[in-house]
Amino acid sequence: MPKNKVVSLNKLKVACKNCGLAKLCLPLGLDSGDIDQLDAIVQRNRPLHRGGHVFQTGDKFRSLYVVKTGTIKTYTQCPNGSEQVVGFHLPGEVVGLDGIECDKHLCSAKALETTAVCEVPFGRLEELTSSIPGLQHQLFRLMSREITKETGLMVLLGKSTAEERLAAFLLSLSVRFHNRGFSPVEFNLSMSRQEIGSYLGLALETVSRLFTHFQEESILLVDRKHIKILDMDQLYNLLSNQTTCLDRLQAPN
Amino acid sequence: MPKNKVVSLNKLKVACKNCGLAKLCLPLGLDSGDIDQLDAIVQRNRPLHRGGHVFQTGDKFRSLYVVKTGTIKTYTQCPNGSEQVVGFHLPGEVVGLDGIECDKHLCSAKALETTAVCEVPFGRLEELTSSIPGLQHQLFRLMSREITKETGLMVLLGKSTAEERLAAFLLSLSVRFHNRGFSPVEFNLSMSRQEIGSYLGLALETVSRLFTHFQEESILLVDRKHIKILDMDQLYNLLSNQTTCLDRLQAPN
DNA sequence: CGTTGAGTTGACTCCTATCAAGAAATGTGG
DNA sequence: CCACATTTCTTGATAGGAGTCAACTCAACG
Repeated sequence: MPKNKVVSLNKLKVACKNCGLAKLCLPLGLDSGDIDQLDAIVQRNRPLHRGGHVFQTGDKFRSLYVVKTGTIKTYTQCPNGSEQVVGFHLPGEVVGLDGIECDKHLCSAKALETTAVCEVPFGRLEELTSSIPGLQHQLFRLMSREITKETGLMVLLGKSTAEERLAAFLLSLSVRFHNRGFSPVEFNLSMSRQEIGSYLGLALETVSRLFTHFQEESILLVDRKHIKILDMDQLYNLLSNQTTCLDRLQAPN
Repeated sequence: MPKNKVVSLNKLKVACKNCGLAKLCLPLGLDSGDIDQLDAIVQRNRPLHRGGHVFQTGDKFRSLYVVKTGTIKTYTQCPNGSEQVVGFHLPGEVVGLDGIECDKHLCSAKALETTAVCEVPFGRLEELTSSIPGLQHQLFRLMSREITKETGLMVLLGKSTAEERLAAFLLSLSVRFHNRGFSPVEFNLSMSRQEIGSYLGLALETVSRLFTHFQEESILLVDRKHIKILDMDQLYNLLSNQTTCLDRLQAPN
């Protein structure tokens, strides 16, 4: 039994490495057979280069995608041609949930850098729920989590200043990097000021000004896309009035 | 067979009346047995008065709730004591999806007027997915729809003017009332200017000014909480740059 | 009929978008 | 490898939209 458990855990690790989805099932005590089943339906496509699309608005919905390495941004095209960023997705995070409803994708997803994703055919995933107990519930949880995150962002966009928005954004990235085993205080932004602004409902100039402002206050060290958080406490304090949405934005996938 | 179908449809209508959830399953061609199963788990509580809570932040998550009549607002409490409205829920709409993730509710839900809700114990609903084919998928769709709606609101809050926000809000209400068989051009707001403002990220004074402004432009007729839309086209035109989020906010349930 | 809460309206201020110009980095082709 | 083009970022000046503060009106209710 203990030996079996070890095998199972190793398999889990492998599966987690290949596809963040399996991680969902960790708290369930999946046995190795379950992992194998999950593993069997996951498709490993070759990495996308910067700018490559995972899917585009209007594409038929077939699969969810789990980011393995790199970053995906999701966005919609506005009638006037400009694009609106609706999300940034780091390793371990899932993209494509909005496609389930109408059986087609309602936003586009493109790589911000060289990025590897796992493709999980949704139909097969739905079938697996009958043979893997608890999987269904984990999927519901995953989607509930997505709703929570979006609610948090809504609140942030509705009633926060530019400063609070950028602070929340940086803290969210920090926590998410930390959860994946990267440094929570030092990381590279894979998105432009423009994209950050679009996501946070700010002009790119405002984002730029805030970065320099945070640097002047010794909260950050900014070198173009490289960010080092010098004073995490101050960053948190900026959000003292916004803890509600902060919690929502930060909880692990 | 045709006779059976009639029975089934009647049952469906009854079920729909009792609980909007069954409506989810309409496109699936549920048979009457399925409806009975769904019906059996639904609890009908007595109506809430204005101000009564369906659930509160931190409550253990047990059930989803479907609004039968009336209006529910969901909101979170900010650290400084003020509340932030995160949603208004009309008849047929589902409340409580954000509770699945952590097994407890992350927001509070209270009645804005005398309101009847159906309680659907989530555990039992999850069990039913094994005996009602397609139910699982409908639940995924429901949650996906919720994500889509929130994304739409995010975009609206991120990059729209106060005028556009209120126009989108009114059009969203209009469509949702229409879908439930009410007039799309004349209705009563069950929420205060304050609550509308909180939801849209605006000061209550701004909301008030916009109502008078819309009235001056002969777009609306406003008498306190009673709204009559005089010029639907103009209202749409205000959102010509925001059609993306408009679509997302409007689609049925 | 006074009290209370909601809504309206005005005056003022401030935050952030916009416009504009320049600097830095990145990429390209000769 | 260098000159040029292009994109991204930074910084400044300006203007406008919406928040805030405050006073007033109106409706509801005991």
